[in-house]
Amino acid sequence: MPELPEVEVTRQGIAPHLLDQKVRALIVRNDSLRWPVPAQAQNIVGQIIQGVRRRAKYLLIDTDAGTTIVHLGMSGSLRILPRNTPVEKHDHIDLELENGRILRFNDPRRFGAWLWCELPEQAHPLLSKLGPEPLTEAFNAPQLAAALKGKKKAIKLCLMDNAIVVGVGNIYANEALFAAGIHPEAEAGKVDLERLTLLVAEVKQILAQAIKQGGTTLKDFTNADGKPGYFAQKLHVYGRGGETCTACGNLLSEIRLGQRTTVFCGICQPR
DNA sequence: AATAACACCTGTGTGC
DNA sequence: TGCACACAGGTGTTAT
Repeated sequence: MPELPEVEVTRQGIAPHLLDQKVRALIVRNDSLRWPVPAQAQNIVGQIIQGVRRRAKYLLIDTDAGTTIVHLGMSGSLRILPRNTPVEKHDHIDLELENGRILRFNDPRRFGAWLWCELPEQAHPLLSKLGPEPLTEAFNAPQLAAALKGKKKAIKLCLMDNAIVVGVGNIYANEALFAAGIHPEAEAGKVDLERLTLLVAEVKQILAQAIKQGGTTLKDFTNADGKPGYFAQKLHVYGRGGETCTACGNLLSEIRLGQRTTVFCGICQPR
């Protein structure tokens, strides 16, 4: 389940292999993803890759003709491999480069996407309504407070809302709220600025740490073991419902919030 | 307008 | 051992 750190580590891993390379071919052997891979995706063929960027959990592969938008969904992965590497189950797409390498997209659960965009990306419907990047100055406590003003939803649901801040999935939402001492069901508009300041800092710290760990673990994407997976980050609450709180020893509570498992400490995260 | 629920999908783990 | 089934989760879409 790629969260933002995995997407960023993937970007860092593949970018050096793609930049300034000419695309020889795009082989779509299974176009069944979240949306069918559009025919226009072939427009990348013959182009030089000018950039490999990330916006939220979308990877953007830039050329002069347009941008390929890739989303890893729940189970997608990208690998740099030699062109003759045998195809395995759930290998959907190969982007063939002139240097004999391929960028191979594998996605068992098919929640991922491979799209083509010739518009300025701000105009693309998938990217136009996204909130600030969590690791930039644009994500800060006053901005967050303004975005949450009057919201009656649970703070955790807002933290996972891409219109408010991008890239915070279920795992890191649980962890950041624990670290900031905020009850996940707290009414978003009523969390005070002091707590939001802490929350912003924790989100940044947790994501940055995960990227750093992933970056060191997965630096070589041409390696057969280069597949991004879970980061060996210490999780304080996620997956630990019913176990003891690492801070106070209280038993951690587990509830469902927005169809997602939510774990918190009733003592450290008071209402 | 804001919020909640649903749908998509397959590998994995659990209980019978 | 085999089977049925719940669960995981991002996010666009539909319903309330």
